[in-house]
Amino acid sequence: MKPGSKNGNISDVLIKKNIKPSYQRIKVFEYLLGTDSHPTVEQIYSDLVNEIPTLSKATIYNTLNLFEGAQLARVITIEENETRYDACIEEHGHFKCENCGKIYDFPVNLDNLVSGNGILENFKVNEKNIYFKGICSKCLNNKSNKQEGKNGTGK
Amino acid sequence: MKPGSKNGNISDVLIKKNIKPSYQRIKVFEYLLGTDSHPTVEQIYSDLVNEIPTLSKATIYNTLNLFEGAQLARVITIEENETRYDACIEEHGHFKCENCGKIYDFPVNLDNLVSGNGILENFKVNEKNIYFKGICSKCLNNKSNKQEGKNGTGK
DNA sequence: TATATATTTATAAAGATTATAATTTTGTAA
DNA sequence: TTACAAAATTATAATCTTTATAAATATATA
Repeated sequence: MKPGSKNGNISDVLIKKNIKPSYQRIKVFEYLLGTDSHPTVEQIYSDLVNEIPTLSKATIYNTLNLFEGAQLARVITIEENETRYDACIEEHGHFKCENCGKIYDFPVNLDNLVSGNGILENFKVNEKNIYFKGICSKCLNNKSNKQEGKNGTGK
Repeated sequence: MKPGSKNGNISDVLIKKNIKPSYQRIKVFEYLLGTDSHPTVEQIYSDLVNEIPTLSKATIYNTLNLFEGAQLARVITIEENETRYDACIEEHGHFKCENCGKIYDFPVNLDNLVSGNGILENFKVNEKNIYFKGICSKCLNNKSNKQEGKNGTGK
């Protein structure tokens, strides 16, 4: 995959959504597509500012809100005060490890939850979110060690 | 149910969790138990400050964090910047209407999601959350009317 | 009644997001 | 190419939510 064509593809996606493919927007979208870490605004900014020294955090906010409105990205709300973004729109759940802070994706099908569920049957469901918390297998295995990696609560 | 015994019961629940049943704590817990509106900190505060004129918002935060730690209440994270609280611990989903902002509970059983789900099988799941967004039946019926009630986005 | 401890309160501080206005970039037409 | 208009980006200020701190109040115990 050549860099040129890659950018071309990203541009096309943005254009299809009526979003002008500016340099910053392409970089942000590229960043989201290239990670599965569900980054926060802070993480996106601090990584990209190396490449784009003039980058402003307001641009990250503007861009992400734009992408969200165009359904190119979605917000992952797991902890308060920790808005994360995910480029993937397809339905999946998130698991956050309370020890190491990592967020894992897991496959999920929620269709059967809606049909046959009394109250929801007359509702129009636009968005389904599911997230679990607990301890991931990696941290479970290391539980003899006091604290492996930094925890993710930020508190 | 007499008021005296009601407060007595609430006190007992707090005491069982090693939480001293102060006047403010009883009032907050009573408030949570008496509503299904999944209130924000702001809503809890502004309602209770009528009864308790000296009440401080910091007390609400302290108390809710205390309850959360004792598993007497849980945080509902649906929108960013809108932490809501629910006194009910038992497993259920939340549906937020994007038109009127109301949050509905719906029954859900997520056990079958965990077992048989590859990645999760080796994880320790402590907490399961599920929330949907869309339009509730009430707003769907009123959709001819421009905007019934205030919307809940706060933006 | 003293004294120690815990709770509440008021205020300041920190952090995240949005709003505003100036600057820069981009696109278009002469 | 140049001039102009529109859009995007940037820097900064403002707002909002939550937490931290210290003083004041209330509670419990000896």
